[in-house]
Amino acid sequence: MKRRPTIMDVAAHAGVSKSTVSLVLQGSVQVKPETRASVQRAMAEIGYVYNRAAANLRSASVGLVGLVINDLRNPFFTEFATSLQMTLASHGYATVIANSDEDPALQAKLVGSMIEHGVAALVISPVYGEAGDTFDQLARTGIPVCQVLRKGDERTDLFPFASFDYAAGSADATRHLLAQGARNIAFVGGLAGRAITHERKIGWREVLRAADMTEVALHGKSSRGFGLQAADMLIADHPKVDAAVCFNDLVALGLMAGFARAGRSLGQGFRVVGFDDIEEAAQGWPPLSSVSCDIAGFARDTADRILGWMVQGQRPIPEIRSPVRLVARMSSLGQGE
Amino acid sequence: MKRRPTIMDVAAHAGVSKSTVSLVLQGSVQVKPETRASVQRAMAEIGYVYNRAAANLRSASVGLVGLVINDLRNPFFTEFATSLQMTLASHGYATVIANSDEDPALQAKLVGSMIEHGVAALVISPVYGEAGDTFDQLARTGIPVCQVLRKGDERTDLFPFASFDYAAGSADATRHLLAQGARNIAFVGGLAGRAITHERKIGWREVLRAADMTEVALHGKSSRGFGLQAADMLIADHPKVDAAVCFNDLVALGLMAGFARAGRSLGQGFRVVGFDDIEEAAQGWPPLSSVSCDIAGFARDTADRILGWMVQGQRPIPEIRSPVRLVARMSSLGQGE
DNA sequence: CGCTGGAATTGGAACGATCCAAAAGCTATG
DNA sequence: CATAGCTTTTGGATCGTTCCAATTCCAGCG
Repeated sequence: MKRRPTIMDVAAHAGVSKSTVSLVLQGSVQVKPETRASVQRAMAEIGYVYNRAAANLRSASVGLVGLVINDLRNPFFTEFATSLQMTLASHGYATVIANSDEDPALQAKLVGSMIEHGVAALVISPVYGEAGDTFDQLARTGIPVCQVLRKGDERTDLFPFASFDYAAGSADATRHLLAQGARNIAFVGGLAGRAITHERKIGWREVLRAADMTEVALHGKSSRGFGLQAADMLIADHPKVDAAVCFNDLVALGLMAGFARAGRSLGQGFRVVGFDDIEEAAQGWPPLSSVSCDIAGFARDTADRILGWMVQGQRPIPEIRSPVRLVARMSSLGQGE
Repeated sequence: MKRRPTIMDVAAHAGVSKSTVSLVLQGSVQVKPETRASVQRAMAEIGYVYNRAAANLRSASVGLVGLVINDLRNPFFTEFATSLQMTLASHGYATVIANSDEDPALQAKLVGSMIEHGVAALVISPVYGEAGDTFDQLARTGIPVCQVLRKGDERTDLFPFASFDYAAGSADATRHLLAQGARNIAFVGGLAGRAITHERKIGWREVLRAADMTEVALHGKSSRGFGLQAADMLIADHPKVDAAVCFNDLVALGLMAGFARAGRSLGQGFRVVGFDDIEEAAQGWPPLSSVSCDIAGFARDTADRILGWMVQGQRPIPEIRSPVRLVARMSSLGQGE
């Protein structure tokens, strides 16, 4: 296996010095056009490829951005990761994506590995619980770090946080269900005690309290599987519940599947609103109402914030909330009338 | 912003030479334990972080593996990417993931960027159509490249190809539907003329021909949306069709949603089998029969193959097919009897 | 023809690690 | 106590770029 050609080989082939080749690579205006052409011909002839690692040895930073996600199988995060990666790519940055799988130890290892690889910045959706000294380590390196969607460290001045305005979203969803005639609205999904669960629940609770209604909340994993179980629990233990605001679409879809399984499908007056508006929400049947989060736009904004920080040194504001929008579909509207 | 400490700073702090520090970093057995300890203390004190880029300047290769996927939003690919990334991470490699979004030009750019970043190997699920000189460029660099799930270049001796035994899977699915009493089995989904569509269809066709049955095939995008449309088309134009083998689960789910929308839900004798066995297949309602592809296992195998090639220089065999397994669920079994 | 000044090119010193041969420190031995 | 034979440690060269100061080139001018 032959060694890959270097700038020196190109220089020899073109009969110039390595410095001239370097200038050509950087598109400097002060090389004579003929020289540039001959260098470029030489590069093509010997199949030269730029060695970014060597180049960046001087300037640190390797044009890499790290992305650590707690659950990459969740379509919500996938969509985010994809959009972020594509936006960064269009600015010439490659993205190192890693899945921490909700494991703090693994997260620490991944972050360490990324720092070693010299990522220029890091975007992280942290795991819950004790992150150990992961964030301290990040603080020491001084590279730009943005927290998204979850807050793993309270020092948002160091690690600016961006997420959605979940409370407003769940309030909207609850008001919408009320307006549709629901009288007993449960909250389903989300692990108890977690920040996001709290946020997505608080809007629902406020509206219910204002309307002086009883609160039924079922907490659990944010998965389709829990939604299925929750349906049975509601049917058995809370027969008066006639609507649900779900922690996310997966739970909502599971809940609907559960009602279908129990033979209580459409047209029986049960209304569901999900959260996240994943693609499937619109395309399943019945279409699921959902609080839409424009993840792609959020990802683009995140990319811009991190780029601004990396390139121009503008530190983003510590905490930002993107607006959400309720999309009403059949699962919450007057059904099969 | 202060400079990040180097091996020299550690050496000065610990009162040894840079070479000793380097030995400690590599866990050499031939440094005295006390020396090792004092070096490690020094590293901790001044907050040293290893600079992999510099280290690998000599040995090329940066402990990065590139992964280029044509559609990262598709859960099938997400699952693959996630498992691959995690397996590689456990071997100390970071994964650069990029989404080509079915765009050959973008794919070429991404591959170029990865080569520049010095990836040690590349795993690619290529876009369809003209890849331009992307593969030639890869061949020149000589880095290990595996094609997975799709074949973008015929030179499998250079770019070994791994996928699933789709033909066997669709034959199994079709036989299963026959055994369940179906008499008119359509094939739904998959863009016409594509290799994968062909593979997933060929088993179905063979079984039908052996049973001397008419072939109805509807081709289109492999999405939920097309499944919805296909349901209407079947109901309108092919009322005798009583079962379908679908190109993938998304189409199958769309198809089921479409039948539900048209009021022909369960218990009306229509049977569906999907392909891929994504998580949702088991957890939706009704549970979807599907040809299961053990993506996680496939991803681990791929990781092992690429690691073997990178580390020990063992080039994998040119073409390999992983077995698939039919998982029969309610969507194809005797329903609501 | 010698000089000047801007444009184009070049050589050498970084960058932060690894690797290697050589040096220095240690016994243990004659 | 010199020396052989270990174990540890060390200095320099090296990887492929960029950056900077210095040099060369060349046209124009007195």
